Amino acid sequence: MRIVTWNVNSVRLRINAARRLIRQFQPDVLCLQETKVADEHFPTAPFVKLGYPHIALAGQKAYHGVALISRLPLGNVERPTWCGRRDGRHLMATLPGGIEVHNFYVPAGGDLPDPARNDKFAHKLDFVAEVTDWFAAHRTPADRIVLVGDLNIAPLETDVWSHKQLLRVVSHTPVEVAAMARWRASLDWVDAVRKFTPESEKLYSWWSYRSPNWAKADKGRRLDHIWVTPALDPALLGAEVVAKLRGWATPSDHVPVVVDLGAD
DNA sequence: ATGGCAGGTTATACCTGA
Repeated sequence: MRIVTWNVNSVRLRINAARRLIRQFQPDVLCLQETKVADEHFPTAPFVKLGYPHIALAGQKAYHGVALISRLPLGNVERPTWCGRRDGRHLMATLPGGIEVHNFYVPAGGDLPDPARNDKFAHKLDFVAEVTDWFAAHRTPADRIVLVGDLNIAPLETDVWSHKQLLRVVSHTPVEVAAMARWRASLDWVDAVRKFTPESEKLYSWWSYRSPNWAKADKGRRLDHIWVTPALDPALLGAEVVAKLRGWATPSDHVPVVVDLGAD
């Protein structure tokens, strides 16, 4: 079972890259974020043609939006709302065999890392806190769950190009990292990617469009994550960030993250 | 410390991204 997560930054603009990604990586489930399209305009046909007839959407016009695109039937599809907003940030579904998949697009949080003066940052912290409490209340570490998405937080010092220079930059501030640690602790989630890439190694999944030479400058951040519950830890076969997609023509600023789960 | 780019919108300026 292979699950791929990707902040596509407009699914319509990236449809050819999505086709290429699918052909190369053959995911069973593709989880997209920032689709930026209302559900009635989502380009489902290319995915159906490639063998992915099971599609769940939580989109809206222009902003945010997540999608589950699957070879396998999706059961119990839900589109939860957080912070009272139906803004296309979360889809959940159950795969055949019982694994539950969650696809998240966490609010970016704006510029100023002060919830008292920046509503977007307050929203980000509230969103993570609500989701954390939900998992703690409604699921257990014995449940078989995969959580993926653009979580918009780089937790480790090696998840950013410069820990010191990003301490006050939204995505790597101590308050966000602490919020993410609480989320991780809610079900004792395993960071699947860091299971296979040591924490001592720099690892990024996002490079700003504003850096003209992203590969050489390499000022990235690891904002895209795949977590599994302890029940699925023994099934983890591998996980990796596919950095090469940042070098494709008209790329997203995020690259996909892949996880492989064995029979369980 | 700043600015740099990309995508979308009843656009040609402004919001969002992070």
